[in-house]
Amino acid sequence: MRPTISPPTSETELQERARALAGLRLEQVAARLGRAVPPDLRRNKGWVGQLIEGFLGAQAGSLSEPDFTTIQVELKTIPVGNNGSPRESTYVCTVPLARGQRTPWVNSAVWRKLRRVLWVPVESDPSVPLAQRRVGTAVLWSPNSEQERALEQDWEELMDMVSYGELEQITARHGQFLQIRPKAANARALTSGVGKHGQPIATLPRGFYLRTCFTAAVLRAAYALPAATIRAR
DNA sequence: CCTTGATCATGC
DNA sequence: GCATGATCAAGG
Repeated sequence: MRPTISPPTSETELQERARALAGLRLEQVAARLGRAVPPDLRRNKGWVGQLIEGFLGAQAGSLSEPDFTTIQVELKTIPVGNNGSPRESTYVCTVPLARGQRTPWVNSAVWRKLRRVLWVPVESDPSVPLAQRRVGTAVLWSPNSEQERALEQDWEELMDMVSYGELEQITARHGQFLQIRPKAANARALTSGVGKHGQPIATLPRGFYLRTCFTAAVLRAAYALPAATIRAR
Protein backbone atom coordinates (compact mmCIF):
# COMPACT_ATOMS: atom_id res chain seq x y z
CA MET A 1 0.00 0.00 0.00
CA ARG A 2 1.34 3.38 -0.94
CA PRO A 3 1.77 5.81 1.91
CA THR A 4 -0.70 8.67 1.97
CA ILE A 5 0.46 11.95 3.42
CA SER A 6 -2.10 13.90 5.41
CA PRO A 7 -2.89 17.44 4.26
CA PRO A 8 -0.84 20.22 5.88
CA THR A 9 -2.81 22.13 8.51
CA SER A 10 -0.92 25.40 8.20
CA GLU A 11 1.30 27.26 5.77
CA THR A 12 4.18 26.70 8.17
CA GLU A 13 3.69 22.95 8.02
CA LEU A 14 3.51 23.09 4.24
CA GLN A 15 6.75 25.06 4.08
CA GLU A 16 8.47 22.59 6.40
CA ARG A 17 7.50 19.77 4.07
CA ALA A 18 8.68 21.78 1.09
CA ARG A 19 12.05 22.33 2.77
CA ALA A 20 12.39 18.58 3.27
CA LEU A 21 11.72 18.14 -0.42
CA ALA A 22 14.33 20.63 -1.61
CA GLY A 23 17.43 19.03 -3.06
CA LEU A 24 15.95 15.55 -3.41
CA ARG A 25 16.12 13.74 -6.72
CA LEU A 26 12.82 12.56 -8.15
CA GLU A 27 13.81 8.92 -7.60
CA GLN A 28 14.21 9.65 -3.89
CA VAL A 29 10.80 11.31 -3.70
CA ALA A 30 9.24 8.43 -5.61
CA ALA A 31 10.87 5.84 -3.34
CA ARG A 32 9.47 7.51 -0.24
CA LEU A 33 6.01 7.33 -1.74
CA GLY A 34 6.41 3.81 -3.08
CA ARG A 35 5.99 4.96 -6.66
CA ALA A 36 7.90 3.90 -9.75
CA VAL A 37 9.69 6.45 -11.94
CA PRO A 38 8.57 6.22 -15.58
CA PRO A 39 11.29 6.17 -18.26
CA ASP A 40 10.15 9.57 -19.55
CA LEU A 41 7.17 11.91 -19.47
CA ARG A 42 5.93 11.36 -23.00
CA ARG A 43 3.04 9.22 -21.92
CA ASN A 44 2.75 10.59 -18.42
CA LYS A 45 3.03 14.34 -18.65
CA GLY A 46 1.59 15.06 -15.22
CA TRP A 47 3.77 12.61 -13.31
CA VAL A 48 6.11 15.12 -11.67
CA GLY A 49 3.23 17.29 -10.49
CA GLN A 50 1.39 14.34 -9.02
CA LEU A 51 4.55 13.14 -7.29
CA ILE A 52 5.10 16.48 -5.58
CA GLU A 53 1.40 16.62 -4.68
CA GLY A 54 1.71 13.27 -3.00
CA PHE A 55 4.77 14.23 -0.99
CA LEU A 56 3.28 17.49 0.23
CA GLY A 57 -0.15 16.05 1.03
CA ALA A 58 -2.24 17.86 -1.58
CA GLN A 59 -5.84 16.70 -1.49
CA ALA A 60 -8.10 18.62 -3.85
CA GLY A 61 -7.97 15.86 -6.46
CA SER A 62 -9.92 16.81 -9.54
CA LEU A 63 -11.94 19.49 -7.74
CA SER A 64 -11.82 23.04 -8.99
CA GLU A 65 -10.25 24.14 -5.72
CA PRO A 66 -6.78 25.03 -4.49
CA ASP A 67 -4.76 21.86 -3.91
CA PHE A 68 -4.40 22.40 -0.19
CA THR A 69 -8.06 22.89 0.55
CA THR A 70 -7.91 23.58 4.25
CA ILE A 71 -5.27 26.29 3.98
CA GLN A 72 -6.39 27.52 0.53
CA VAL A 73 -3.01 27.23 -1.15
CA GLU A 74 -2.48 26.15 -4.76
CA LEU A 75 0.49 23.96 -5.69
CA LYS A 76 2.35 24.46 -8.96
CA THR A 77 5.43 22.53 -9.93
CA ILE A 78 7.44 24.45 -12.42
CA PRO A 79 9.99 22.93 -14.81
CA VAL A 80 13.18 24.97 -14.80
CA GLY A 81 16.22 24.78 -17.06
CA ASN A 82 19.86 25.00 -16.09
CA ASN A 83 19.63 28.79 -15.94
CA GLY A 84 16.88 28.49 -13.34
CA SER A 85 14.17 29.97 -15.50
CA PRO A 86 10.92 28.19 -16.34
CA ARG A 87 10.88 26.09 -19.49
CA GLU A 88 7.11 26.05 -19.94
CA SER A 89 4.04 28.13 -19.36
CA THR A 90 1.86 27.20 -16.38
CA TYR A 91 -1.70 25.97 -16.65
CA VAL A 92 -4.06 27.74 -14.25
CA CYS A 93 -7.62 26.54 -14.86
CA THR A 94 -10.17 25.96 -17.59
CA VAL A 95 -11.87 28.92 -19.25
CA PRO A 96 -15.62 29.18 -18.58
CA LEU A 97 -16.94 29.29 -22.14
CA ALA A 98 -20.68 28.75 -21.78
CA ARG A 99 -23.20 31.57 -21.54
CA GLY A 100 -23.96 33.02 -18.17
CA GLN A 101 -20.76 31.85 -16.52
CA ARG A 102 -19.12 35.26 -16.27
CA THR A 103 -18.18 36.18 -12.72
CA PRO A 104 -16.47 39.19 -11.17
CA TRP A 105 -12.68 38.88 -11.06
CA VAL A 106 -12.60 38.23 -7.31
CA ASN A 107 -14.88 35.22 -7.80
CA SER A 108 -13.02 33.91 -10.82
CA ALA A 109 -11.20 30.60 -10.80
CA VAL A 110 -8.03 32.37 -11.92
CA TRP A 111 -7.98 34.63 -8.90
CA ARG A 112 -9.02 31.90 -6.47
CA LYS A 113 -6.11 29.77 -7.64
CA LEU A 114 -3.45 32.46 -7.92
CA ARG A 115 -4.06 34.41 -4.72
CA ARG A 116 -1.80 31.99 -2.84
CA VAL A 117 0.57 29.57 -4.61
CA LEU A 118 3.40 27.30 -3.56
CA TRP A 119 5.77 27.21 -6.53
CA VAL A 120 8.02 24.15 -6.54
CA PRO A 121 10.78 24.33 -9.17
CA VAL A 122 11.95 21.00 -10.59
CA GLU A 123 14.94 20.48 -12.86
CA SER A 124 13.79 19.86 -16.38
CA ASP A 125 16.91 19.51 -18.48
CA PRO A 126 16.10 16.89 -21.13
CA SER A 127 19.68 15.62 -20.92
CA VAL A 128 19.17 14.64 -17.26
CA PRO A 129 17.26 11.37 -16.75
CA LEU A 130 13.91 11.93 -15.07
CA ALA A 131 14.84 9.94 -11.96
CA GLN A 132 17.93 12.07 -11.34
CA ARG A 133 16.31 15.48 -11.65
CA ARG A 134 16.31 17.49 -8.45
CA VAL A 135 13.60 19.44 -6.68
CA GLY A 136 14.41 23.05 -5.95
CA THR A 137 13.54 25.45 -3.13
CA ALA A 138 9.84 26.17 -2.99
CA VAL A 139 8.39 29.68 -2.97
CA LEU A 140 5.16 30.51 -1.13
CA TRP A 141 3.80 33.46 -3.05
CA SER A 142 0.95 35.90 -3.46
CA PRO A 143 0.76 38.39 -6.32
CA ASN A 144 1.80 41.94 -5.45
CA SER A 145 -0.63 44.71 -6.31
CA GLU A 146 1.03 45.35 -9.65
CA GLN A 147 0.87 41.70 -10.64
CA GLU A 148 -2.72 41.44 -9.51
CA ARG A 149 -3.71 44.47 -11.57
CA ALA A 150 -2.01 43.05 -14.65
CA LEU A 151 -3.63 39.63 -14.24
CA GLU A 152 -7.05 41.15 -13.72
CA GLN A 153 -6.66 43.31 -16.81
CA ASP A 154 -5.68 40.31 -18.95
CA TRP A 155 -8.55 38.31 -17.52
CA GLU A 156 -11.13 41.04 -18.18
CA GLU A 157 -9.98 41.51 -21.77
CA LEU A 158 -10.00 37.79 -22.50
CA MET A 159 -13.31 37.14 -20.78
CA ASP A 160 -14.85 40.06 -22.68
CA MET A 161 -13.89 38.35 -25.92
CA VAL A 162 -15.25 35.04 -24.66
CA SER A 163 -18.60 36.43 -23.61
CA TYR A 164 -19.02 38.66 -26.68
CA GLY A 165 -18.72 35.73 -29.07
CA GLU A 166 -15.14 36.48 -30.13
CA LEU A 167 -13.75 33.24 -28.77
CA GLU A 168 -12.56 32.00 -32.16
CA GLN A 169 -10.45 35.13 -32.56
CA ILE A 170 -8.53 34.55 -29.35
CA THR A 171 -5.00 33.26 -29.85
CA ALA A 172 -2.20 32.64 -27.38
CA ARG A 173 -0.83 36.05 -28.37
CA HIS A 174 -3.53 37.86 -26.42
CA GLY A 175 -2.78 38.84 -22.83
CA GLN A 176 0.38 40.26 -21.30
CA PHE A 177 0.84 37.52 -18.68
CA LEU A 178 -2.32 35.43 -18.83
CA GLN A 179 -3.13 33.72 -22.11
CA ILE A 180 -5.83 31.37 -23.40
CA ARG A 181 -4.78 28.19 -25.22
CA PRO A 182 -6.48 24.93 -26.12
CA LYS A 183 -6.78 22.47 -23.25
CA ALA A 184 -8.26 19.21 -24.40
CA ALA A 185 -7.64 15.51 -24.68
CA ASN A 186 -7.43 16.02 -28.47
CA ALA A 187 -8.82 18.14 -31.29
CA ARG A 188 -12.06 16.14 -31.35
CA ALA A 189 -12.99 17.15 -27.81
CA LEU A 190 -15.69 19.82 -27.95
CA THR A 191 -17.59 21.91 -25.47
CA SER A 192 -20.20 24.65 -25.70
CA GLY A 193 -19.17 28.26 -26.25
CA VAL A 194 -20.77 31.55 -27.29
CA GLY A 195 -20.97 32.36 -31.03
CA LYS A 196 -20.94 35.71 -32.87
CA HIS A 197 -24.67 36.16 -32.43
CA GLY A 198 -24.83 34.87 -28.88
CA GLN A 199 -25.82 31.40 -30.04
CA PRO A 200 -24.22 28.24 -28.57
CA ILE A 201 -21.36 26.85 -30.64
CA ALA A 202 -19.29 23.71 -30.32
CA THR A 203 -15.69 24.65 -29.67
CA LEU A 204 -12.43 23.31 -28.33
CA PRO A 205 -12.08 23.55 -24.53
CA ARG A 206 -9.56 26.21 -23.50
CA GLY A 207 -7.40 26.88 -20.50
CA PHE A 208 -5.84 29.92 -18.88
CA TYR A 209 -2.04 29.75 -18.80
CA LEU A 210 0.59 31.96 -17.20
CA ARG A 211 3.34 32.96 -19.59
CA THR A 212 6.87 31.92 -18.79
CA CYS A 213 7.92 35.56 -18.32
CA PHE A 214 5.49 35.90 -15.43
CA THR A 215 6.62 32.82 -13.51
CA ALA A 216 10.23 33.73 -14.26
CA ALA A 217 9.67 37.09 -12.53
CA VAL A 218 8.08 35.36 -9.54
CA LEU A 219 11.06 33.04 -9.09
CA ARG A 220 13.60 35.77 -9.76
CA ALA A 221 12.08 38.02 -7.10
CA ALA A 222 11.94 35.19 -4.58
CA TYR A 223 15.57 34.20 -5.02
CA ALA A 224 16.96 37.70 -5.46
CA LEU A 225 19.68 38.42 -2.96
CA PRO A 226 20.48 41.78 -1.37
CA ALA A 227 22.87 43.78 -3.53
CA ALA A 228 25.59 43.62 -0.84
CA THR A 229 25.44 39.84 -0.87
CA ILE A 230 25.72 39.68 -4.62
CA ARG A 231 28.72 42.00 -4.59
CA ALA A 232 30.39 39.89 -1.91
CA ARG A 233 30.27 36.71 -4.00
C1' DC B 1 15.47 29.62 -28.97
C1' DC B 2 10.86 30.43 -27.84
C1' DT B 3 6.03 30.20 -28.26
C1' DT B 4 1.81 28.25 -29.92
C1' DG B 5 -1.28 24.84 -30.68
C1' DA B 6 -1.91 19.89 -29.80
C1' DT B 7 -1.80 16.14 -26.93
C1' DC B 8 -1.15 12.30 -22.88
C1' DA B 9 -2.87 9.95 -18.38
C1' DT B 10 -6.35 9.51 -14.97
C1' DG B 11 -10.83 9.70 -12.10
C1' DC B 12 -15.55 10.59 -11.91
C1' DG C 1 -16.91 15.75 -21.04
C1' DC C 2 -14.52 18.11 -17.49
C1' DA C 3 -11.51 18.53 -13.96
C1' DT C 4 -6.82 17.44 -12.29
C1' DG C 5 -1.56 17.09 -13.46
C1' DA C 6 1.22 19.20 -17.40
C1' DT C 7 4.78 18.41 -21.64
C1' DC C 8 5.30 17.51 -26.58
C1' DA C 9 6.49 18.91 -31.08
C1' DA C 10 6.40 21.88 -34.94
C1' DG C 11 6.77 26.42 -36.76
C1' DG C 12 8.14 31.24 -36.47
